[in-house]
Amino acid sequence: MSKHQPVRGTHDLLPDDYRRFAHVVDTARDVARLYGYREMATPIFEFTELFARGIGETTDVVSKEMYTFADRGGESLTLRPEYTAGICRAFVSNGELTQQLPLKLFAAGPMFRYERPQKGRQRQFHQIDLEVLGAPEPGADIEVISVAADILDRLGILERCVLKVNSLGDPECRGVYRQVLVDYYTGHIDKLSEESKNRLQRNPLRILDSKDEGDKAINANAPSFTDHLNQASRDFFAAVKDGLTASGVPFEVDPALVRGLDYYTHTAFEFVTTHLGAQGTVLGGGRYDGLIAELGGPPTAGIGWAGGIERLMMLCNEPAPLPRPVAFAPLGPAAEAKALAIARTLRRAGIAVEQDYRGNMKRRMQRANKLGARAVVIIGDDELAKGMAQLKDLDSGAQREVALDALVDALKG
RNA sequence: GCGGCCGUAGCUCAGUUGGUUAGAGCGCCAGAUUGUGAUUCUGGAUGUCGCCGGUUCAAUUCCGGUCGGCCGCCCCA
Repeated sequence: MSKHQPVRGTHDLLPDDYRRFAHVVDTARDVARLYGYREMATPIFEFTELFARGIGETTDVVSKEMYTFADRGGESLTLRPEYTAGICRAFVSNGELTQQLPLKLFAAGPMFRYERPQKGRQRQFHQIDLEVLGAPEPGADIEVISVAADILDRLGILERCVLKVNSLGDPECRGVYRQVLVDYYTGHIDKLSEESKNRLQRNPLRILDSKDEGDKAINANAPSFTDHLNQASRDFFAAVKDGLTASGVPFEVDPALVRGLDYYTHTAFEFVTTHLGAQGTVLGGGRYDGLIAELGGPPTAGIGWAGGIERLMMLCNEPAPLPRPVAFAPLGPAAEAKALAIARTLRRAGIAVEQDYRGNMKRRMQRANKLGARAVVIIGDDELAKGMAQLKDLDSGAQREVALDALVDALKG
């Protein structure tokens, strides 16, 4: 048993699971297309350097969660832990893309993070991803969030989610605020939780979100980012909020919303749910105006998000059932041969046909029933001689004789 | 990375206060007259009781380790 176990934190997607998986991706792709986003893909692994520089050396993702290995040539490579860095790298690598601004992209695929698995948290997981490059305007933020809301709506889970938004300001006021926070918490360092003492070095904004009761008390009087946003950041955030309201996308401002990737600026947002335990974030993202320049590309604004497909699947309603097939029950070699030809004709007419490979009448009927077939086409020597088939409706049990060349019409209606 | 819970047939689970052949429901397989499913009836098979080791006359049951899942923290999708 144990040697047949999949690697920790990985899962097989069996056909029934995969249908729901594909439903999420298909729905997202359809909605993205409605907004003019084009799908693309980047490699699953990149040079380690890309993620280290892009996401930030001190982030948890980079410092302890990456699948990094040396290839046979000695290059340090990393299985992508998120999509944005790879897409930005592709933007820098492919000059033609810089002439298509604003560039609107959709992508989906597997991501890898070495974490302790839980429900909704795997080591290989999958994301849908949306990015707009080259649009510094708040309109892009509004649009990107609106696409997300529409996808969640189409999946039937929007009402089980809350959209939280926040502004992380621009680098200028964020640096100022960060220092103000560090000063404040340093003054209370003896009462801070161990966890938060660590955060003070790496990401002090994160302390605002602490679940520790002692930290919460200190947070009550902590200086707020809202008071430290500069005018440009304030205006930008206001425009985003107004746009969301105008679009009819409900949201809550959450001043404690901080994202764990260093590249975010201005808008940060998450769709969260209370239905998935500790893994409440279903889709999240933000603006990253400095990332592409940081990677050595032309200074280009960016905004986007990623959604966890497995998490979305868990919230989703069952996708629409597949169209029910027609099954064949040919009896004898002559009928089997004839059935092959008829089945192809039916399929060319768009009718799904299931063909079993063996068995008598009883077995064929049982298989048909198990496959969820709506009807069975029965052809034996008698029928063959007359150029007819017995057509049995499996729901009503009714059976009638139909000419072989009339089957398409009989099954289409 | 930290703390905790759990691991018995394909699935959901019961059970053994350590002791001959480990159970149920669902599902699966086979029959109920030769070319008719689903429904009903009858019968059948489920299994290294996660894996390795220890204690014991004896372990699926106790202990340790390990692998995996789950819950909370952390982090995030």
